[in-house]
Amino acid sequence: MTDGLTIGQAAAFVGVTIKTVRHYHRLGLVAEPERDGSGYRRYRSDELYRLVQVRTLAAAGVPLAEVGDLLDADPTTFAATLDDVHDQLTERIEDLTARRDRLHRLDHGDRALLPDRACAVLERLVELGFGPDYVAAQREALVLALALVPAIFDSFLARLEHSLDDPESVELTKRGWDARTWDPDDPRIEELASTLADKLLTQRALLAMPTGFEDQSDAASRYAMVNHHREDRSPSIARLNTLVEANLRAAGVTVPSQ
Amino acid sequence: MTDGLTIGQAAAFVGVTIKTVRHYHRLGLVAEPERDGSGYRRYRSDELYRLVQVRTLAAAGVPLAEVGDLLDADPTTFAATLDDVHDQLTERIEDLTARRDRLHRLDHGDRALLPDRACAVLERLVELGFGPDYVAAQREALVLALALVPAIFDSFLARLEHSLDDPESVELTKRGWDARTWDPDDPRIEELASTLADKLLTQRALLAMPTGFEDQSDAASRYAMVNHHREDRSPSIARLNTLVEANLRAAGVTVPSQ
DNA sequence: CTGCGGCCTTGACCCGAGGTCAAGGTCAAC
DNA sequence: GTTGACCTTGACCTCGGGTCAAGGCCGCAG
Repeated sequence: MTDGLTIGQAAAFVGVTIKTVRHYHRLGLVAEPERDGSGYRRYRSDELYRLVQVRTLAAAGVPLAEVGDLLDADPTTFAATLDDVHDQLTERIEDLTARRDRLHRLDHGDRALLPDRACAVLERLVELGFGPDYVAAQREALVLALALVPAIFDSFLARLEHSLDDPESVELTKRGWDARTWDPDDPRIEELASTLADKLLTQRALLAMPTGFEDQSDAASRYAMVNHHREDRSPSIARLNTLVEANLRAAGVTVPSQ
Repeated sequence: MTDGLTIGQAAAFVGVTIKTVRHYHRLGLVAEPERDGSGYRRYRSDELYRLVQVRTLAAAGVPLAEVGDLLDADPTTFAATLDDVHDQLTERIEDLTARRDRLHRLDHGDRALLPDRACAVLERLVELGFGPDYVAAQREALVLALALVPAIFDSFLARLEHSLDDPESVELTKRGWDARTWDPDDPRIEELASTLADKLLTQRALLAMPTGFEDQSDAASRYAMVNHHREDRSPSIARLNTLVEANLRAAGVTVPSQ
């Protein structure tokens, strides 16, 4: 015949922490019990019962904000609310599962941020004798393209694959990469730009924008951002790109700028 | 040849909000870009690239606190960390799924906080003519028992089921419930207590504590808390219980007290 | 009678990943 | 010159509690 349990005992009995019990009091989910002469809370079975109800619902994933209404609701509302919570939990589970799957796909070394097909292209670059710096630059460009212009990522990749099948293109690309160390005023840059533009014009079909992409309002800026990535690290490359674009425009090709 | 994107453009390009970009800056995940004359941040492709990296990992469920180290780590560490994150995500998914399943079991009207077998017993009470108040009191007692003394919940339930099979027990129980409206000094209470105790003693086997339960240090208090639930609402019932317990003790049965 | 350890009280701040609000500066267009 | 869209910083909010701090209450030991 005691006058009730202390908060520590009550918490232990229903399997929560003291802090949690006080939290429920503050949220109004469990009424404050009587206090004894020292100001200690003293719990009777009524409060214990309520505590068990709250803990059971909370453990089942019902947000505390809804537990109070739920326990005071009629059975129909009760069931409907539980259905809601059930659906929300399902949604969160599916979201987390999707994240985990994405993570799983990222989980194998180099294919960190890119799909398999893009990784294969990067490996071909290594086999073809491109240096690690060039491969790294291409990787960055591909990551950027995938994120900024996913709609044309595949055609971007196709153009790259196609040019790697052509030894002449490979040679020109290597020479273009070498240009990064040249002086920006080196006359070889203009010559190289002209050759590169001619080469590109032989594959005119590949230069066309995929349908459905042009009408995206900022498509051009996004595309330009990918094309000019890392350009600021080498003024010679920047000049080379500018000249190639000018040549292409002169030949009637639409090249996004700005 | 612009001097970079504003924060709103950069955020839109990589598919996050402005707030998120600034959040990444504050966490040191993406370096602050140069500012223009007005103090606006101006993003170049370098920062965009980094932003894409961070967003990709974050979207895959990597905690932001680990993203920074991850992007600066060697491939081995990279893979190991991703594995860790993968496992943590799996754990959270399993936890949420367990909650959802618990919720699903709670989701059917009356079987809110109790297993099916207990709900069946409550329905039998209704069929046997017990009033809603009595049924509600029994439900509370069962919920409390399930939470406080799960180890003996089954035997608790078995005792209840067994007594419902015996019409004489049912009659006595109804009479005990009627006692709640009597005066606490009514002499019929003593008489009823004696009859009830006799009845209980004919089922002595059911009174024994299940093995493995006695040695739990606070088992007795927990058990008493269930037994005396709601007693404070009727002094007559309290007196009846006390007398029954005294009778049982006199007959050599160990009854938890305090 | 005093100290010690263990329980209780309140209050304030912390986590993650940003969202929201407020007050003010900047820019381009009308 | 004014409007509306954008930018800046800063402070406070989420959810379910955990952790820390300063102090009161209790029983037991010397």
